[in-house]
Amino acid sequence: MSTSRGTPPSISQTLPGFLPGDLGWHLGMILRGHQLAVAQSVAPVPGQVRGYQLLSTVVHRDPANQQALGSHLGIDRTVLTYLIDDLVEAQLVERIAAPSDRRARKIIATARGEKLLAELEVKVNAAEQELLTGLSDTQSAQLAGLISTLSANIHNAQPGANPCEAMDLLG
Amino acid sequence: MSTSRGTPPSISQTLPGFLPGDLGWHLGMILRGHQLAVAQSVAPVPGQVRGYQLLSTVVHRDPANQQALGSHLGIDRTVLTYLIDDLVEAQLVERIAAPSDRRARKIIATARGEKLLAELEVKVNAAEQELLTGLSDTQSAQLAGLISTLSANIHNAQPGANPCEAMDLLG
DNA sequence: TATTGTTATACTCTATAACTATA
DNA sequence: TATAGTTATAGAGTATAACAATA
Repeated sequence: MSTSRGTPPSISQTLPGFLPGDLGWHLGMILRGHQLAVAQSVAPVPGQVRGYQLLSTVVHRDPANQQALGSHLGIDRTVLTYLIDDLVEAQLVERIAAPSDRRARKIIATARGEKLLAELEVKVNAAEQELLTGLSDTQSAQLAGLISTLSANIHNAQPGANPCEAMDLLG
Repeated sequence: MSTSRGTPPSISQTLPGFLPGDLGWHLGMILRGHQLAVAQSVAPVPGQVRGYQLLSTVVHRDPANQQALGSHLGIDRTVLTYLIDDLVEAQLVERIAAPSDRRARKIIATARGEKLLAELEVKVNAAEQELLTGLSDTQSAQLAGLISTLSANIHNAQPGANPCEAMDLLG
Protein backbone atom coordinates (compact mmCIF):
# COMPACT_ATOMS: atom_id res chain seq x y z
CA MET A 1 0.00 0.00 0.00
CA SER A 2 3.02 2.28 0.30
CA THR A 3 4.96 3.78 -2.56
CA SER A 4 6.64 0.81 -4.13
CA ARG A 5 9.64 2.10 -6.04
CA GLY A 6 12.26 4.64 -5.22
CA THR A 7 9.89 7.56 -5.30
CA PRO A 8 11.13 10.88 -3.95
CA PRO A 9 10.39 11.54 -0.29
CA SER A 10 7.05 13.23 0.22
CA ILE A 11 6.80 16.52 2.02
CA SER A 12 5.22 14.62 4.88
CA GLN A 13 8.47 12.74 5.35
CA THR A 14 10.90 15.60 5.13
CA LEU A 15 10.28 16.90 8.62
CA PRO A 16 9.48 15.15 11.88
CA GLY A 17 5.85 15.64 12.79
CA PHE A 18 4.86 16.65 9.27
CA LEU A 19 1.72 14.65 8.58
CA PRO A 20 -0.20 14.28 5.32
CA GLY A 21 -2.37 17.39 5.07
CA ASP A 22 -0.14 19.43 7.33
CA LEU A 23 0.96 21.43 4.32
CA GLY A 24 -2.53 22.89 4.21
CA TRP A 25 -2.57 23.32 7.96
CA HIS A 26 0.65 25.31 8.01
CA LEU A 27 -0.42 27.39 5.02
CA GLY A 28 -3.71 28.19 6.70
CA MET A 29 -1.94 29.13 9.88
CA ILE A 30 0.44 31.47 8.07
CA LEU A 31 -2.35 32.96 5.99
CA ARG A 32 -4.40 33.69 9.11
CA GLY A 33 -1.32 35.22 10.71
CA HIS A 34 -0.77 37.34 7.63
CA GLN A 35 -4.33 38.59 7.54
CA LEU A 36 -4.20 39.36 11.24
CA ALA A 37 -0.91 41.19 10.79
CA VAL A 38 -2.04 43.41 7.94
CA ALA A 39 -5.65 43.88 9.06
CA GLN A 40 -4.93 47.07 10.91
CA SER A 41 -2.86 48.44 8.02
CA VAL A 42 -5.57 47.93 5.44
CA ALA A 43 -8.44 49.07 7.65
CA PRO A 44 -8.99 52.32 5.65
CA VAL A 45 -9.96 50.27 2.59
CA PRO A 46 -13.40 48.62 2.44
CA GLY A 47 -13.38 44.84 2.26
CA GLN A 48 -10.35 44.18 4.42
CA VAL A 49 -7.42 42.45 2.71
CA ARG A 50 -9.57 41.75 -0.34
CA GLY A 51 -10.16 45.44 -0.89
CA TYR A 52 -6.48 46.21 -0.51
CA GLN A 53 -5.51 43.47 -2.95
CA LEU A 54 -8.08 44.76 -5.42
CA LEU A 55 -6.69 48.27 -5.23
CA SER A 56 -3.13 46.97 -5.53
CA THR A 57 -4.02 44.83 -8.54
CA VAL A 58 -5.78 47.68 -10.29
CA VAL A 59 -2.82 50.02 -9.83
CA HIS A 60 0.06 47.66 -10.44
CA ARG A 61 -1.32 45.05 -12.83
CA ASP A 62 -3.91 47.03 -14.74
CA PRO A 63 -6.38 44.23 -15.60
CA ALA A 64 -8.37 44.83 -18.76
CA ASN A 65 -11.77 44.18 -17.23
CA GLN A 66 -13.57 42.95 -14.12
CA GLN A 67 -13.26 39.32 -15.09
CA ALA A 68 -9.50 39.50 -15.30
CA LEU A 69 -9.47 41.32 -11.99
CA GLY A 70 -11.70 38.77 -10.31
CA SER A 71 -9.77 35.85 -11.73
CA HIS A 72 -6.54 37.22 -10.38
CA LEU A 73 -8.02 37.75 -6.94
CA GLY A 74 -9.88 34.44 -6.91
CA ILE A 75 -13.18 36.27 -6.43
CA ASP A 76 -16.39 35.30 -8.17
CA ARG A 77 -17.74 37.99 -10.47
CA THR A 78 -20.96 38.25 -8.44
CA VAL A 79 -18.96 38.99 -5.31
CA LEU A 80 -16.64 41.32 -7.13
CA THR A 81 -19.49 43.61 -8.12
CA TYR A 82 -20.30 44.42 -4.50
CA LEU A 83 -16.66 44.81 -3.53
CA ILE A 84 -16.08 47.25 -6.37
CA ASP A 85 -19.24 49.09 -5.39
CA ASP A 86 -17.79 49.66 -1.94
CA LEU A 87 -14.50 50.92 -3.32
CA VAL A 88 -16.30 53.18 -5.77
CA GLU A 89 -18.37 54.58 -2.95
CA ALA A 90 -15.16 55.26 -1.04
CA GLN A 91 -13.91 57.09 -4.14
CA LEU A 92 -10.85 54.86 -4.43
CA VAL A 93 -11.61 53.37 -7.86
CA GLU A 94 -14.00 54.03 -10.70
CA ARG A 95 -15.50 52.06 -13.55
CA ILE A 96 -14.78 53.22 -17.08
CA ALA A 97 -15.77 51.73 -20.42
CA ALA A 98 -13.30 49.11 -21.58
CA PRO A 99 -11.66 50.30 -24.78
CA SER A 100 -12.08 47.10 -26.81
CA ASP A 101 -15.41 45.70 -25.57
CA ARG A 102 -18.46 47.77 -24.83
CA ARG A 103 -19.83 45.02 -22.60
CA ALA A 104 -16.85 45.17 -20.30
CA ARG A 105 -15.76 47.73 -17.76
CA LYS A 106 -12.28 48.57 -16.71
CA ILE A 107 -11.49 49.46 -13.13
CA ILE A 108 -9.02 52.23 -12.56
CA ALA A 109 -7.84 53.88 -9.38
CA THR A 110 -8.68 57.46 -8.59
CA ALA A 111 -5.95 59.86 -7.52
CA ARG A 112 -7.20 59.34 -4.00
CA GLY A 113 -6.98 55.59 -4.41
CA GLU A 114 -3.42 55.72 -5.65
CA LYS A 115 -2.41 58.02 -2.84
CA LEU A 116 -4.02 55.79 -0.22
CA LEU A 117 -2.46 52.66 -1.69
CA ALA A 118 1.00 54.20 -1.55
CA GLU A 119 0.48 54.94 2.13
CA LEU A 120 -0.90 51.52 2.94
CA GLU A 121 1.87 49.70 1.10
CA VAL A 122 4.41 51.09 3.53
CA LYS A 123 2.42 49.75 6.45
CA VAL A 124 1.66 46.41 4.80
CA ASN A 125 5.30 46.00 3.95
CA ALA A 126 6.25 46.63 7.56
CA ALA A 127 3.61 44.19 8.78
CA GLU A 128 4.89 41.49 6.45
CA GLN A 129 8.44 42.06 7.58
CA GLU A 130 7.34 41.70 11.17
CA LEU A 131 5.52 38.51 10.27
CA LEU A 132 8.77 37.20 8.85
CA THR A 133 10.76 38.05 11.96
CA GLY A 134 12.67 34.93 12.80
CA LEU A 135 13.52 34.14 9.22
CA SER A 136 16.88 35.32 7.93
CA ASP A 137 17.10 37.43 4.80
CA THR A 138 18.20 34.34 2.93
CA GLN A 139 15.28 32.33 4.24
CA SER A 140 12.79 35.06 3.40
CA ALA A 141 14.13 35.22 -0.13
CA GLN A 142 13.96 31.42 -0.38
CA LEU A 143 10.37 31.46 0.84
CA ALA A 144 9.39 34.18 -1.62
CA GLY A 145 10.95 32.22 -4.48
CA LEU A 146 9.37 28.92 -3.49
CA ILE A 147 5.83 30.21 -3.07
CA SER A 148 6.10 32.15 -6.30
CA THR A 149 7.20 29.03 -8.12
CA LEU A 150 4.52 26.95 -6.46
CA SER A 151 1.68 29.35 -7.16
CA ALA A 152 2.85 29.59 -10.76
CA ASN A 153 2.83 25.80 -10.97
CA ILE A 154 -0.70 25.67 -9.59
CA HIS A 155 -1.60 28.31 -12.13
CA ASN A 156 -0.28 26.22 -15.00
CA ALA A 157 -1.44 22.82 -13.75
CA GLN A 158 -5.07 23.82 -13.44
CA PRO A 159 -5.83 26.00 -16.45
CA GLY A 160 -9.54 25.35 -16.16
CA ALA A 161 -10.14 26.01 -12.49
CA ASN A 162 -7.37 28.31 -11.41
CA PRO A 163 -7.99 31.81 -10.17
CA CYS A 164 -5.42 33.71 -12.18
CA GLU A 165 -5.50 32.33 -15.67
CA ALA A 166 -6.86 35.55 -17.08
CA MET A 167 -3.79 37.50 -16.08
CA ASP A 168 -2.49 37.00 -19.59
CA LEU A 169 -5.16 39.40 -20.75
CA LEU A 170 -3.73 42.32 -18.84
CA GLY A 171 -3.19 45.70 -20.38
CA MET B 1 8.46 58.03 3.87
CA SER B 2 10.49 54.95 3.02
CA THR B 3 12.51 52.94 5.48
CA SER B 4 15.27 55.30 6.41
CA ARG B 5 18.16 53.19 7.66
CA GLY B 6 19.80 50.07 6.36
CA THR B 7 16.89 47.78 7.07
CA PRO B 8 17.01 44.26 5.62
CA PRO B 9 15.36 43.85 2.24
CA SER B 10 11.66 43.15 2.58
CA ILE B 11 10.06 40.14 0.95
CA SER B 12 8.46 42.58 -1.48
CA GLN B 13 11.89 43.45 -2.78
CA THR B 14 13.41 39.99 -3.02
CA LEU B 15 11.64 39.02 -6.24
CA PRO B 16 10.62 41.05 -9.26
CA GLY B 17 6.90 41.69 -9.26
CA PHE B 18 6.52 40.88 -5.57
CA LEU B 19 4.33 43.69 -4.24
CA PRO B 20 3.43 44.47 -0.64
CA GLY B 21 0.60 42.10 0.24
CA ASP B 22 1.56 39.58 -2.41
CA LEU B 23 2.76 37.24 0.31
CA GLY B 24 -0.86 36.81 1.32
CA TRP B 25 -1.92 36.55 -2.29
CA HIS B 26 0.51 33.72 -3.03
CA LEU B 27 -0.36 31.94 0.20
CA GLY B 28 -4.05 32.15 -0.62
CA MET B 29 -3.42 30.85 -4.09
CA ILE B 30 -1.44 27.88 -2.82
CA LEU B 31 -3.95 27.16 -0.08
CA ARG B 32 -6.81 27.14 -2.59
CA GLY B 33 -4.77 24.87 -4.83
CA HIS B 34 -4.11 22.57 -1.91
CA GLN B 35 -7.73 22.37 -0.91
CA LEU B 36 -8.73 21.73 -4.50
CA ALA B 37 -6.08 19.03 -4.80
CA VAL B 38 -7.07 17.13 -1.67
CA ALA B 39 -10.82 17.74 -1.87
CA GLN B 40 -11.48 14.51 -3.74
CA SER B 41 -9.26 12.53 -1.41
CA VAL B 42 -11.02 13.69 1.75
CA ALA B 43 -14.54 13.47 0.34
CA PRO B 44 -15.49 10.46 2.53
CA VAL B 45 -15.07 12.59 5.65
CA PRO B 46 -17.77 15.14 6.56
CA GLY B 47 -16.65 18.74 6.61
CA GLN B 48 -14.16 18.62 3.75
CA VAL B 49 -10.54 19.38 4.63
CA ARG B 50 -11.62 20.54 8.09
CA GLY B 51 -13.07 17.14 8.88
CA TYR B 52 -9.94 15.38 7.68
CA GLN B 53 -7.69 17.65 9.70
CA LEU B 54 -9.85 17.07 12.75
CA LEU B 55 -9.58 13.31 12.38
CA SER B 56 -5.85 13.54 11.77
CA THR B 57 -5.35 15.75 14.81
CA VAL B 58 -7.38 13.45 17.02
CA VAL B 59 -5.41 10.39 15.95
CA HIS B 60 -1.90 11.81 15.77
CA ARG B 61 -1.87 14.63 18.32
CA ASP B 62 -4.39 13.40 20.86
CA PRO B 63 -5.68 16.73 22.19
CA ALA B 64 -6.96 16.62 25.74
CA ASN B 65 -10.32 18.25 25.07
CA GLN B 66 -12.38 20.04 22.47
CA GLN B 67 -10.85 23.40 23.22
CA ALA B 68 -7.35 22.17 22.52
CA LEU B 69 -8.62 20.53 19.35
CA GLY B 70 -10.39 23.66 18.16
CA SER B 71 -7.44 25.88 18.99
CA HIS B 72 -5.15 23.69 16.95
CA LEU B 73 -7.49 23.74 13.98
CA GLY B 74 -8.30 27.43 14.30
CA ILE B 75 -11.98 26.63 14.69
CA ASP B 76 -14.27 28.39 17.12
CA ARG B 77 -15.72 26.11 19.78
CA THR B 78 -19.27 26.85 18.63
CA VAL B 79 -18.39 25.69 15.13
CA LEU B 80 -16.45 22.72 16.41
CA THR B 81 -19.50 21.30 18.13
CA TYR B 82 -21.35 20.88 14.85
CA LEU B 83 -18.32 19.52 13.02
CA ILE B 84 -17.77 16.91 15.71
CA ASP B 85 -21.47 16.07 15.59
CA ASP B 86 -21.10 15.24 11.90
CA LEU B 87 -18.06 13.04 12.49
CA VAL B 88 -19.78 11.30 15.38
CA GLU B 89 -22.79 10.63 13.18
CA ALA B 90 -20.43 9.13 10.59
CA GLN B 91 -19.04 6.91 13.35
CA LEU B 92 -15.50 8.19 12.83
CA VAL B 93 -14.97 9.73 16.27
CA GLU B 94 -16.68 9.68 19.63
CA ARG B 95 -16.86 11.88 22.68
CA ILE B 96 -15.66 10.44 25.96
CA ALA B 97 -15.34 12.00 29.39
CA ALA B 98 -12.03 13.78 29.80
CA PRO B 99 -10.04 12.07 32.53
CA SER B 100 -9.02 15.16 34.49
CA ASP B 101 -11.99 17.48 34.07
CA ARG B 102 -15.61 16.41 34.21
CA ARG B 103 -16.67 19.52 32.29
CA ALA B 104 -14.53 18.62 29.31
CA ARG B 105 -14.86 15.94 26.69
CA LYS B 106 -12.11 14.20 24.86
CA ILE B 107 -12.49 13.27 21.21
CA ILE B 108 -11.12 9.91 20.18
CA ALA B 109 -11.24 8.11 16.86
CA THR B 110 -13.23 4.94 16.41
CA ALA B 111 -11.62 1.90 14.81
CA ARG B 112 -13.48 2.85 11.68
CA GLY B 113 -12.13 6.37 11.90
CA GLU B 114 -8.55 5.20 12.25
CA LYS B 115 -8.92 2.83 9.34
CA LEU B 116 -10.42 5.50 7.12
CA LEU B 117 -7.74 8.01 8.08
CA ALA B 118 -4.99 5.58 7.15
CA GLU B 119 -6.57 5.13 3.73
CA LEU B 120 -7.08 8.83 3.16
CA GLU B 121 -3.56 9.73 4.21
CA VAL B 122 -2.17 7.78 1.29
CA LYS B 123 -4.33 9.73 -1.10
CA VAL B 124 -3.71 13.08 0.56
CA ASN B 125 0.00 12.41 0.49
CA ALA B 126 -0.17 11.67 -3.22
CA ALA B 127 -2.23 14.79 -3.86
CA GLU B 128 0.27 16.95 -2.00
CA GLN B 129 3.15 15.46 -3.92
CA GLU B 130 1.37 16.22 -7.15
CA LEU B 131 0.76 19.76 -5.97
CA LEU B 132 4.51 20.06 -5.42
CA THR B 133 5.36 18.79 -8.86
CA GLY B 134 7.82 21.25 -10.28
CA LEU B 135 9.68 21.66 -7.03
CA SER B 136 12.77 19.53 -6.54
CA ASP B 137 13.11 17.34 -3.48
CA THR B 138 15.46 19.90 -2.01
CA GLN B 139 13.01 22.70 -2.67
CA SER B 140 10.11 20.75 -1.17
CA ALA B 141 12.14 20.09 1.94
CA GLN B 142 13.13 23.75 2.10
CA LEU B 143 9.50 24.79 1.78
CA ALA B 144 8.40 22.39 4.49
CA GLY B 145 11.07 23.70 6.81
CA LEU B 146 10.33 27.35 6.13
CA ILE B 147 6.59 27.16 6.61
CA SER B 148 7.06 25.10 9.75
CA THR B 149 9.39 27.71 11.14
CA LEU B 150 7.12 30.52 10.10
CA SER B 151 3.95 29.02 11.55
CA ALA B 152 5.84 28.33 14.76
CA ASN B 153 6.95 31.96 14.84
CA ILE B 154 3.39 33.14 14.35
CA HIS B 155 2.39 30.79 17.13
CA ASN B 156 4.89 32.33 19.49
CA ALA B 157 4.48 35.94 18.41
CA GLN B 158 0.74 36.04 19.03
CA PRO B 159 0.17 34.05 22.20
CA GLY B 160 -3.17 35.71 22.81
CA ALA B 161 -4.82 35.40 19.43
CA ASN B 162 -3.15 32.45 17.78
CA PRO B 163 -5.02 29.31 16.82
CA CYS B 164 -2.70 26.69 18.25
CA GLU B 165 -1.62 27.93 21.64
CA ALA B 166 -3.45 25.15 23.38
CA MET B 167 -1.30 22.47 21.79
CA ASP B 168 0.80 22.51 24.92
CA LEU B 169 -2.11 20.89 26.71
CA LEU B 170 -1.99 17.76 24.62
CA GLY B 171 -2.04 14.29 26.03
C1' DT C 1 -16.12 33.72 39.55
C1' DA C 2 -14.09 31.33 35.55
C1' DT C 3 -14.21 27.58 32.19
C1' DT C 4 -16.10 23.61 29.01
C1' DG C 5 -19.39 22.60 25.98
C1' DT C 6 -24.01 23.32 23.88
C1' DT C 7 -27.60 25.88 21.68
C1' DA C 8 -29.86 29.74 19.34
C1' DT C 9 -29.49 33.78 16.76
C1' DA C 10 -27.64 36.83 13.55
C1' DC C 11 -24.20 38.24 10.45
C1' DT C 12 -20.92 37.58 6.66
C1' DC C 13 -19.29 35.30 2.80
C1' DT C 14 -20.09 32.66 -1.08
C1' DA C 15 -22.63 30.08 -4.73
C1' DT C 16 -26.66 29.69 -8.09
C1' DA C 17 -29.65 31.40 -11.23
C1' DA C 18 -31.97 34.93 -13.92
C1' DC C 19 -31.63 39.18 -16.33
C1' DT C 20 -29.47 43.11 -19.64
C1' DA C 21 -26.43 44.57 -22.98
C1' DT C 22 -23.27 43.58 -26.08
C1' DA C 23 -20.32 40.36 -29.14
C1' DT D 1 -25.17 31.42 -29.14
C1' DA D 2 -21.73 33.12 -25.97
C1' DT D 3 -19.83 36.59 -22.87
C1' DA D 4 -19.46 40.85 -19.32
C1' DG D 5 -21.68 42.60 -15.77
C1' DT D 6 -25.61 43.17 -12.49
C1' DT D 7 -29.09 41.70 -9.27
C1' DA D 8 -31.71 38.61 -6.24
C1' DT D 9 -32.01 34.58 -3.65
C1' DA D 10 -30.42 30.88 -1.04
C1' DG D 11 -26.81 28.40 1.17
C1' DA D 12 -22.60 27.67 3.83
C1' DG D 13 -19.61 29.43 7.06
C1' DT D 14 -18.69 32.26 11.06
C1' DA D 15 -19.39 35.18 15.13
C1' DT D 16 -22.12 36.69 19.43
C1' DA D 17 -24.64 35.80 23.31
C1' DA D 18 -27.00 33.04 26.60
C1' DC D 19 -27.29 28.78 29.12
C1' DA D 20 -26.04 24.42 32.09
C1' DA D 21 -22.50 21.83 34.30
C1' DT D 22 -18.29 21.87 36.62
C1' DA D 23 -13.95 23.87 38.44
